[in-house]
Amino acid sequence: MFRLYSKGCEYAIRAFLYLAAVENGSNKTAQSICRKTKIPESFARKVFQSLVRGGYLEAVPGNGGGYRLCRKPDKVSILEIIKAVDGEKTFEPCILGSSKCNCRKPCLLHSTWEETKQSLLLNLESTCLSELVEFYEEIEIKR
Amino acid sequence: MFRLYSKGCEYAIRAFLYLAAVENGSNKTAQSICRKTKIPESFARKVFQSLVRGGYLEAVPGNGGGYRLCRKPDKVSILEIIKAVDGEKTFEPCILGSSKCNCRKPCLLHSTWEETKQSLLLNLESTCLSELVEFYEEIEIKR
DNA sequence: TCCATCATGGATTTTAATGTCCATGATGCA
DNA sequence: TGCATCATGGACATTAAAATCCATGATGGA
Repeated sequence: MFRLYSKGCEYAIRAFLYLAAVENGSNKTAQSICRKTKIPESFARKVFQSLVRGGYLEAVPGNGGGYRLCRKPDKVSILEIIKAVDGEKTFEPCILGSSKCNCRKPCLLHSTWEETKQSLLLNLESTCLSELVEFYEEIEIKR
Repeated sequence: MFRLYSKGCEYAIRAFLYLAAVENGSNKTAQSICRKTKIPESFARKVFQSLVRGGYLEAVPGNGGGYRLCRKPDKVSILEIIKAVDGEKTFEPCILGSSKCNCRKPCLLHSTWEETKQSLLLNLESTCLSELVEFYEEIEIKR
């Protein structure tokens, strides 16, 4: 089945959209983020940790702490979040599953997929958090 | 991690590309298709069966039988194969995992993803087997 | 100091996808 | 008829992703 990104990544994007929407420089606790965006807390915490390591999220320790965005929402693209969670190379493997596929020895789908992929990545790269948030007054992420 | 389609679908496409390349109206046994395209036979057989049911592959029973394409390679798109194996709705679910997401109640990524998806599907739909095969003399699907 | 928070890592469970194996039956060619 | 093939479906094993739980430690505000 088709999947643009992992579940952990889906949760990260939801959390980021939430933080971007409420953000005024302040932080939110992991618990409140997870409740508001309806994501499983114990799983999401691990995702948040890796995002902190990647420099995409800032951890505020201590009482009244939590997480906040490191950069302004207009400087964070969807593609960045995906790569931060699923890895830099998530879109790189050969689409036909060949480990030997490359530009010099392409598989049958290689050039076709390369073109499609470029436009896909371009779209994801040119969409930042602030763009998404400004269309809606209220966060609309519900199961 | 990103995945355009399932493993079963990957194998189906590899098998179709092989059949399109050797095709002159003749059929190939399941065994020879799997060996040539380096796909696991016991798993692929089940995929072939569902493709027969879907009308994408013709089963030739009896001794010297096997499978052959139902339609000419220039009439079969990559998108069709994907949908035949992974289901018609494989690209439909909300990208943010919301079951309530639709055009009237969109999630935050809805319209952005809708656009990106349309161009993705268009590319997959406009690419047929014959296009891919004619670029290569020899089938190049190796692990 | 107390407590709520984040940080870290290990263990475990659940679920879905993937892959293997086997038994039964039908078909069509030599 | 004998055999190689496909058709079907069930049982099962393996693997990866997703989810849960727990224990320990550090931080900073009240």
